[in-house]
Amino acid sequence: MTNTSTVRLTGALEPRSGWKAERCTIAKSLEVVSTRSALLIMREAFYGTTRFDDFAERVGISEPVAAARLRELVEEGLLEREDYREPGQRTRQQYRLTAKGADLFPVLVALMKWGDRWLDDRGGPIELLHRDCGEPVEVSLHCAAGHEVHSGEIDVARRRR
Amino acid sequence: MTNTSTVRLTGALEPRSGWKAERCTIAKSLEVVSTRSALLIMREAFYGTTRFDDFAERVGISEPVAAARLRELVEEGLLEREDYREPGQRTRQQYRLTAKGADLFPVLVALMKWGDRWLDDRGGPIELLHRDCGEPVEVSLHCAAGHEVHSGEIDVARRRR
DNA sequence: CCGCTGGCTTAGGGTTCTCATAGTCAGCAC
DNA sequence: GTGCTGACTATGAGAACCCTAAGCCAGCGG
Repeated sequence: MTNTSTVRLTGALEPRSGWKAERCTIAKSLEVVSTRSALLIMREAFYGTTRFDDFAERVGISEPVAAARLRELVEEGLLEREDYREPGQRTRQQYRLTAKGADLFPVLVALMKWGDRWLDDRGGPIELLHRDCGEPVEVSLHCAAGHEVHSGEIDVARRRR
Repeated sequence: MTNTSTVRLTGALEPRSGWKAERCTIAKSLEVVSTRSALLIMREAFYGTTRFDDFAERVGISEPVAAARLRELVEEGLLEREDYREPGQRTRQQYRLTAKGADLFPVLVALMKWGDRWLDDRGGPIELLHRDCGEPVEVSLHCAAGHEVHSGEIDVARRRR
């Protein structure tokens, strides 16, 4: 019996032994955000944190690590560093999400939902609610025709074009 | 002007400086799968890989690393190790996805989609298609009422109960 | 111009992750 | 009983990641 959780390889991708995942974009993404500190800094950015010290304290990492990770995330274009000045205050810096960084949100939600389900006995400490209707937010896979999809119902194909 | 990509903290979670993300399930998830090799092994498991040597070669990691990571993933319950015997063959082992491991699929798809969009000039090497209808598979956030949701439209609340 | 605060950087050291190379062990094949 | 294959384990070493503690610098406040 085959495992019903695996995807089905099609066309030139079958069998798996016949190709290498050279341009794999999962691997490329992990080059950018495979560290715990990077993803937790992104979490804080979504919570609205913008200042250096706050990132270090709220993520629970040391300042040298915060500095290194923030620098990398700015270099990679997930955050941007801006100067700003409130009236009567000196110039400060803040780190803000770029479109590229904001687009990582589904990854964090997927991680959170998985942790809520499998790693916390009470289903996780916080919940996400749609502001307009107050209903809980879920992460899901669906096809362009609108059907909900699970891993066992997926064909993998080399991209045409 | 505030950043429209951040979520809105509500109730006891506002302001952010007033609480610590102690039971954060993103952090807990990362304790399990924050290494590149762990997530790429999970990728291979979804591609149908089951054997030790294949994991090492297809992920592109050394055998000692494959051994360490597979052991951890089995300990954490994402994979299970089974003996099996084909007729006339000696007993072999295989690693298969558990329900807990299979449930991680949205995380991998979210990472892949993000990489497709931001890290590959051709939109990624492979695509996922819904077997029933042939349409591309997307990862999305939606509320229980069915609305599509973005990070700027989300309220975060402490879980009741 | 002294001190304080925010935003870092430097120095030194520990643990984890990774590699390459080599070795072990069980069980068929012959 | 020798060889081969699959599934590891052992060893040693480099890189990545993280820590604590301390220092630096700019620019207000007084």
